[in-house]
Amino acid sequence: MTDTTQITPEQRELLAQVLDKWSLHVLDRLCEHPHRFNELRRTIPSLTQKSLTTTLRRLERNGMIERTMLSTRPIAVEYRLTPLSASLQSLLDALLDWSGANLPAVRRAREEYEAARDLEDHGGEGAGVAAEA
Amino acid sequence: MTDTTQITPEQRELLAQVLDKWSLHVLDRLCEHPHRFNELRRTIPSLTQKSLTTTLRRLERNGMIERTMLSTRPIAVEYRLTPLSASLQSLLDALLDWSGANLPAVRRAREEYEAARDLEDHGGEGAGVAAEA
DNA sequence: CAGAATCCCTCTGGATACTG
DNA sequence: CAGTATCCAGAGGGATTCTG
Repeated sequence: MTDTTQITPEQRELLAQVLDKWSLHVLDRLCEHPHRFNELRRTIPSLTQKSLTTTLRRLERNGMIERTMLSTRPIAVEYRLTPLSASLQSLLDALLDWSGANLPAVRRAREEYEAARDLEDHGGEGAGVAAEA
Repeated sequence: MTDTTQITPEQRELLAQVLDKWSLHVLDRLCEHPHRFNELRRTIPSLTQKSLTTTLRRLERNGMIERTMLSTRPIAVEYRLTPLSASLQSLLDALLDWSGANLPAVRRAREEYEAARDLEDHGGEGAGVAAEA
């Protein structure tokens, strides 16, 4: 049979972890330059400290970011991209571009969808104003 | 200041929905040719009927797939890509390629990570032999 | 065939408090 | 500063049953 692309569960898992809601955001920030923990927290509104920690750990585990502890007085920690994540950067940029460019189209699609659902729910049942032929 | 790319919550949401675990898989299948419901179900192991339904509805709502009901004897339903999702296809392919190509590197990174964690946990604390009893 | 509905349980994610 | 620990509500996902 030889399907062209057989996605393995491993690939699915990896992509899910790398492309997840916050991971994308974090990677996008780190593309610019290394960031510290609270720096990331501040630049990504509505990302809680807990979720940030989880996200960072997972990215680190997958070799997508590197964590460096500077043993200064109040401890400082820096997160930076790795070659692995750098190899993904252009893809991520493209994704962000795509999402930005197609948001209007998606918004329209959503309105149509809701409209269609409303018709089904209210429209069809009582023998009524069945509109266009 | 002038941040290069400011990700909006809306973009985050959209990408999260389109790039989610099963959505990716479904879109990848539909790239080849339109599929029927159970056809998708069969070709994607470990995807349950409920999750498939959810995924399909969400993709449809976002204008990424089109649902067509054929009023044949036992009802038939076909799902196909839309221009919107087609515009994303090359990106998705690239992502799958990337994940396939870099899985080995990621596996290595994970082993290193676990190894480092083991050292921290067992290695540093008790003076050497730290035998219980 | 293509789902909708139900039950049930896990796991995520927020809020809060504490620490080296 | 950079987290860990705890509690707790709520969404999500699996298994099962029912239907046009």
